[in-house]
Amino acid sequence: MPPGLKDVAARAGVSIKTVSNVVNGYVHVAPDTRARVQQAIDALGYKPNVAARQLRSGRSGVIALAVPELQSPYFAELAGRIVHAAERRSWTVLIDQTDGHADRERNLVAGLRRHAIDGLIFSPLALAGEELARGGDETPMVLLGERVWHGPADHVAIDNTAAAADATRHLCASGRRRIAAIGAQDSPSAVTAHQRLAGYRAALAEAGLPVDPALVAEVEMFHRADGAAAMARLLDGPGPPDAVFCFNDLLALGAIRTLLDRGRTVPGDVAVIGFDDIEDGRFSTPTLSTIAPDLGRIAELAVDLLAERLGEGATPAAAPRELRVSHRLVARESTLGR
Amino acid sequence: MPPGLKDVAARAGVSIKTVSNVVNGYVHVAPDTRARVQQAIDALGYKPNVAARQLRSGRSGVIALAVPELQSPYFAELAGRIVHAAERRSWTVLIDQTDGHADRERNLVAGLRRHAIDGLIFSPLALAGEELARGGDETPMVLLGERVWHGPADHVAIDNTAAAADATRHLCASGRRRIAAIGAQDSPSAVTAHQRLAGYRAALAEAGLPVDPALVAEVEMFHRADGAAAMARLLDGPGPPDAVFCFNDLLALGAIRTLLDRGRTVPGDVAVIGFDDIEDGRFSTPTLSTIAPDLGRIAELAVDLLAERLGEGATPAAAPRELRVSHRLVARESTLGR
DNA sequence: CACACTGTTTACAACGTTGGAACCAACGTT
DNA sequence: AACGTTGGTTCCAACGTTGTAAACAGTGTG
Repeated sequence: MPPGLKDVAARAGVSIKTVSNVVNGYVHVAPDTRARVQQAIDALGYKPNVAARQLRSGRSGVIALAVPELQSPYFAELAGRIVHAAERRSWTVLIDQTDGHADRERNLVAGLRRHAIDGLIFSPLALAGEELARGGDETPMVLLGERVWHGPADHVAIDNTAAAADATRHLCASGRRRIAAIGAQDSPSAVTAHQRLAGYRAALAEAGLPVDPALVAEVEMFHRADGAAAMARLLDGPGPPDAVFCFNDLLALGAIRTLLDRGRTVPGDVAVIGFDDIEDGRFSTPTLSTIAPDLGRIAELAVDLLAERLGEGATPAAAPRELRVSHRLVARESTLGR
Repeated sequence: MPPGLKDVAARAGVSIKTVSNVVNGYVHVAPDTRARVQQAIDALGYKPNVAARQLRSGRSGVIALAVPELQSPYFAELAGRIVHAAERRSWTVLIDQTDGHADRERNLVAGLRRHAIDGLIFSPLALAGEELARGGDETPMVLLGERVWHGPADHVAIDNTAAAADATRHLCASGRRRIAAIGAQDSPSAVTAHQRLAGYRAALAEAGLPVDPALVAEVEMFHRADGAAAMARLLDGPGPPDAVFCFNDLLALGAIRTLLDRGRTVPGDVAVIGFDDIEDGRFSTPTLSTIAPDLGRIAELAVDLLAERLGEGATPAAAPRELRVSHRLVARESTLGR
């Protein structure tokens, strides 16, 4: 049985509340009392009971991060950054994997979590628009990634469409004419895919290139295997591409694998660019050109937004904020060659 | 203000305890009472307050997973699996990143966590041996990865030394004579590195090959960049290798990158094998031969062990168990070629 | 010397839940 | 008719903490 305030109080010969005051750094405690209490604390190895504290104060010091899957390097890196950012505020992060299942995401948004959390950082995959509106639950939420509808939650993201256009433009600039896209998705809730596709189309139009539907490959998920399969379909199709914009790096790595398997050179025969700037792309062969969102900034901002909503003089019902984070194009071997 | 048992009780016209009984599935509740209570619960959208529940019962339903870094695909995959395994027991997972810092790991072991958790799954990096002994804290802990000293904690791991020997043997079997190792580490607490090195040496001895110290490259960390740098040093050294056993896949991917950069072919000039079987290796060029630990099993066992310690009739002070998980060699292009 | 003030400490009541004992009714057994 | 048994329900007391209000001492002011 771990010691409580009571035990410390008994040992130091003071009241429970005085010990509580010392623990919480209350100012009006006589120096010698404080010392005596501190000594007792150290001697007993007292540690505050979080459950009781939370029950009393309503705060748990825990925020949840909900992502589709930790297995994807992008989300793993994101999670790592967020854990670090949260650490600076001495918050702990609870991880929820939705696996991209709509019902799981719905539960999350409805506040059907099993655990008491002070806030939620949520990167939705299956849900979009109105479905993200919150029910009774009013724990602060920060949305990551794309969102069209302006609901009652803060939101941090890069300009997806612009970034996709940048990537496509980069391919155009190297003189490619038949530029394919891998990563389109049919579902209306696949907002990310839609936006990146829109950027791709915009850039093509801008360069005076036709948008050939045969060059747009759909995928089920954003994994390497999907990229590999999609690339195979493109190569087998009529008039194969001389460049591909993949909607994320995993798709791109899969696509490159297929290209090399089939004896094509990258970027000689086909240039490839991805999206996310995961570490793999910096060491793959060839190294992968990509769009690098400012992940660190995204993590910081997300945590900051939560902090604001949770802060002392916070206006809990303040209008939701929309924060843009910068991105940059990183050109590597898969488009430039050696 | 969210509704509590009190509100539900009032609405259903029963006592608080009866509601509690319904919520907890207590058997002796009259069917119609149960129905009435359930109705009130649904109507009010009652959700139990975890803090209060934990305060009373001592259980939080949260387990912590402490890993060096989520950014490493191996740990990310592991984390994902553990989250899933925990889900089946309706536990939530709290993630702690130690960054491999010894003091952080010490805090963790000492139970200086800020949050109430029922158990801890810990994959230590900086700490080994006696340092992992627990202080006053008696929350159950399961250790992942290597451990030499038999302390008071359960432990799940593959046979590192045997696996390393398997990998090295695979290289020997293809007729390589100058087999290098990348991933050695000086620190006495780098148990994983020591064990894999031991396996490497054993396999060489078995094959009648000399152990050339010039072929053993040390690294700071197990990241791609370290692998790339180490490979460069090996190539610049006297008598470069014709095969490399890298102590994890990231090192291997970095090493391959350097080899290809320098115009060497893989596996033509140099065969490469890694360790972990991360997804990257299945799509890299060339695809990466590796040792595949049974990750899913590791995650399951770790969670099962915790569950046992937490279970009803558990013998909390039972002797720590040592569980071995199987591994297999996965030969791909980086050793076999096309 | 009464007074207000500052600084320091304490008593008490919550927070929402659950374990245990106690209670009540209905039933079957002597 | 008195008694135990069982199912169903309620009452009470915790769990460890903190906010509020109040008590207490000491100091300087009128």
